[in-house]
Amino acid sequence: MAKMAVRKMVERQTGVALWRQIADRIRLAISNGDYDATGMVPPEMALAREFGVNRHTVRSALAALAEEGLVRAVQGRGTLIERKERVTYPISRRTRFSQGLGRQVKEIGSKLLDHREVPASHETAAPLGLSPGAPLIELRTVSSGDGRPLSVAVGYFPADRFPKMAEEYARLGSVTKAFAAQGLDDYVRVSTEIVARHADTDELALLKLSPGAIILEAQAVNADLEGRPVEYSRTRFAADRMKLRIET
Amino acid sequence: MAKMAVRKMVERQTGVALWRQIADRIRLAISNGDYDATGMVPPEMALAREFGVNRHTVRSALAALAEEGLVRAVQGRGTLIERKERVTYPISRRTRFSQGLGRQVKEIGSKLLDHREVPASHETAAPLGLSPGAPLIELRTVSSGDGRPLSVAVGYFPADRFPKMAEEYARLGSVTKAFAAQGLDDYVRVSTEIVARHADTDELALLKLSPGAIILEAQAVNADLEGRPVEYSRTRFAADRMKLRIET
DNA sequence: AAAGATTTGTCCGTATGTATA
DNA sequence: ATATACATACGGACAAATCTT
Repeated sequence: MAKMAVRKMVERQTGVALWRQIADRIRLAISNGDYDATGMVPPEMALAREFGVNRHTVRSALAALAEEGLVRAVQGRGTLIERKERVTYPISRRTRFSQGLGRQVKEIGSKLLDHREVPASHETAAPLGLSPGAPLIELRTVSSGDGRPLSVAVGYFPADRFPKMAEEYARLGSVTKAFAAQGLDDYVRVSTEIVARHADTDELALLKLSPGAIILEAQAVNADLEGRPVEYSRTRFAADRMKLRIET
Repeated sequence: MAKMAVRKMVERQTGVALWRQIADRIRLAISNGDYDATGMVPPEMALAREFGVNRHTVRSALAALAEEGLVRAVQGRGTLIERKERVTYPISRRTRFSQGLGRQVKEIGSKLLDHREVPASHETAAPLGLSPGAPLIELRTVSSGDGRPLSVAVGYFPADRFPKMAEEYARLGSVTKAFAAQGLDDYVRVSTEIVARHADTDELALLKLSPGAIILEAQAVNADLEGRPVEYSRTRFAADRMKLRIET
């Protein structure tokens, strides 16, 4: 495979440092499996030629990726790839968080960050079919796969119908089980909206991301089988660790 | 409204210049409608306080947004918001590109960048259910709404079944119509995968984005009513102009 | 086993960009 | 517009670890 350097695939004076642009490109190449043949990143000099930059600039990029735990440099050998998987998260009419990831990661962690009762805002009332001011239970959770944080989510539930949502979630560690404990045996996804944007500082901290990282946000409404909304949630995924699959 | 800055909402020494981080935040706030009350961005000094930076840094950020055509600074008055909409792109079993956007933009432009016949790679053969090496027609297109580029797409079609794909698309300006002209009256979306990542230089140029911008990429397979794949496409949306809605 | 080639690690210095005051 | 501090990027030289011949 003759690797013809197309060259100059990074741009200067744009407010984004070259080393960060290059780190992003290498991270993408790793997750695409471009380096699977050797299990290693190409030598620093080769990358420097490919991107048309100095070797030191490539080193800065690789240092950032090493900091993320994505690669590990070994003197005299090269830079080994430590991790490359992108977890696929399925979205269907019967989307269940834990279930979809079950086969891809050995251990799923769900932690309840906090919870409180809040009045519905315009933003939260509309998708739930309630009037602004109606009592909601707000749950903030962070989920991880094999120890790596994958998503932070905030969920809103009608407080009059599911008064024990927080307690049951804390006890059972699953929205589906918490619903079941309160008499709701089944529910379906009625709508999902997806946007992508830069992470803010909260998200950087919770998901252990490096600045400039991208968030894939899914805003979802779940309803019972009669069509009454039971949950409005905003789940923020670390974009470089996840892929969403839509099953229609 | 008193949006008290709890702390610094931008971070230093991360490879992303402060002015660019701030530009990204303001762009997000605009598209969220945070400034709809006044139709203007807050004064430079207020923004400087909010982000904990010097006023000159905010000015650099606003200059970048003005360059994008998103805002316009008027001496003595403030910085006016010129544009703020995020177009919603619906994804369902019957996804049709032009149709979904029809109500949101007045004028849809679709331009065929180039086309060629290529042998299927491993990447393109698998979703189409073909063997690597099978002849495919590759179409690269860019689409815009009201003059603003929204997406670039590359589509792969089995060349033996749709030999005139490029000509018909060029003539009709729509994949659906090009299919119909070749005897395929109906097709459905069978799978969609979504990832988010940074734009590369090609995408920056084609979509008229500024470096560091985010791409929402949808990898889709369409099939005829017998389930035989007829198209594999990768559509790259400018993330700050689009929202994807999944209808299940 | 020894020598040479390859690859990462570290040090020097210089110029430019970013951010504050 | 000026001055200052630090981050970014480049260029070269050499050391240290590993692999190949």
